[in-house]
Amino acid sequence: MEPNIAFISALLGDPARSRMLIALMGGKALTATELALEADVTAQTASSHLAKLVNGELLIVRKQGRHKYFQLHRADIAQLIEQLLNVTSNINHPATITGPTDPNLRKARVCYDHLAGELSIGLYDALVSKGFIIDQGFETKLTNTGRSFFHAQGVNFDKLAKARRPVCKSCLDWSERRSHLAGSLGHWILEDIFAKKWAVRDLTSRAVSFNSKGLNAFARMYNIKNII
Amino acid sequence: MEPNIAFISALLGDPARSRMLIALMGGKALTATELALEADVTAQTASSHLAKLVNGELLIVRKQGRHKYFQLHRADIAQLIEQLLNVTSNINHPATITGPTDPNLRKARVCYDHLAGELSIGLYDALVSKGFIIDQGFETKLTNTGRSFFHAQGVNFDKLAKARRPVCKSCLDWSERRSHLAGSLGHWILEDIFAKKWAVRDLTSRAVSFNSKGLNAFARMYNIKNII
DNA sequence: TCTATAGTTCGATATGCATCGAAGCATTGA
DNA sequence: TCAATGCTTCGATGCATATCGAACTATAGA
Repeated sequence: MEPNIAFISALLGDPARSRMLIALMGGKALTATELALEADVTAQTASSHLAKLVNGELLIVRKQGRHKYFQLHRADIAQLIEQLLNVTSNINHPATITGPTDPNLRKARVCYDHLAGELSIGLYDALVSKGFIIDQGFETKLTNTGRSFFHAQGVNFDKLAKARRPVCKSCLDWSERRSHLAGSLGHWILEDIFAKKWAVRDLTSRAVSFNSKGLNAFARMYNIKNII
Repeated sequence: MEPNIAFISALLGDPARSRMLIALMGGKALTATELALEADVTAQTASSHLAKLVNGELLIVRKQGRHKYFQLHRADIAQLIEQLLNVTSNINHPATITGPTDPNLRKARVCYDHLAGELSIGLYDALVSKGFIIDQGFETKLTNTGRSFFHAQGVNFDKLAKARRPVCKSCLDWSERRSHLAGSLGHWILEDIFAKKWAVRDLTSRAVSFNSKGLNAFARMYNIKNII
């Protein structure tokens, strides 16, 4: 019968953990290292705290490559923290600058074998609004119209299907903290960009540099708006 | 800067203290000895806890003779605890029934200083359907017709306006997961129910027990349907 | 392959704090 | 005045846990 509000409160009651949770109030997923910096503790300590928060179901975690992205578990957790902030009348959450500082990297870069950065978000949104893909939260699905579209662009789906990896996959973007397109289709799109010489890969960093003609052509092909 | 939410949460994070605070959710002021019994600790331990809670401004204390009466400091403290109960019931038994198991508590109980439970939900819906209040998600507003109605029932709005707390406020119900009416108007309604002897407050729990005449009169006054 | 980075586990340390016994105030009622 | 009750302070004890160094696994990128 005893609803253990004490247990939940104790989780919130540690300064390092509360700093992490407040940092996550922005809604963006943050990595363990970022949260360690935010809480001003070492990675080991942060790992221990994060394990407790996940175990206490205050956070959910998505593993992606060698990163772990943490987010508040549900909206009511955010509401609880909001209420706490309200009671303490402490309304300053210092916004953390996430991801790379290099503007070129923020704009477009390679993520393993597909496109990441602002342009990849624009691409993703455009594909969704055209009805080519469906965002289902943790999963992304290619629709029939999407399949037709990419087939017309020269994608050989039989060949893609042979590879073990999924054709269509969402990937949490490092700088934007939004889903972008991964999978073998994401790979095809990036290779297609290079093949058409719309962009070149930077030799020293992961940045992808579009030329002006290429950027326009890219935007036209996928009907991407708000290209700066 | 320093997240005071950790300080407040740590206060709530001790089992003995959280038991005391939940006991005070009934809205009644309790003495140190009563709270010690409630928390199942000795008088010395309770004294230490209560000093911390008063110092942290979660409680206020009134000395009366050789007794000390403790109460929740403000309504937002009660709301914080309600939200905590809400979150813990989401987490602990996601499959089972949420909130209190006691059917009397589910039916009607005191939430700090206003009515909670099934009947409060029925009241809220009735007020909305009559156009007396407007539910705006996070806010609840009293309409002009609502103001006229309650004025006719004897509510002194000039007096209510003097208090710092809002007249009309929504409060998320622990067992029902729906908004019910809080604020000074919610307080007036509960006091009105007691004044008209439609219900009595249980001495040991937060339950509010309506007698059959009172329940009918209550339903008639506010035009509440589906009273079981 | 190899190197750098992300994150975890383990062990040791230290600190905080809840708890209660005993003693001390404070107030009431006789 | 005295005894009874309500509450607090002090001191000792013991447990929980936050912290970090060092060593470990896993992944990315070259």
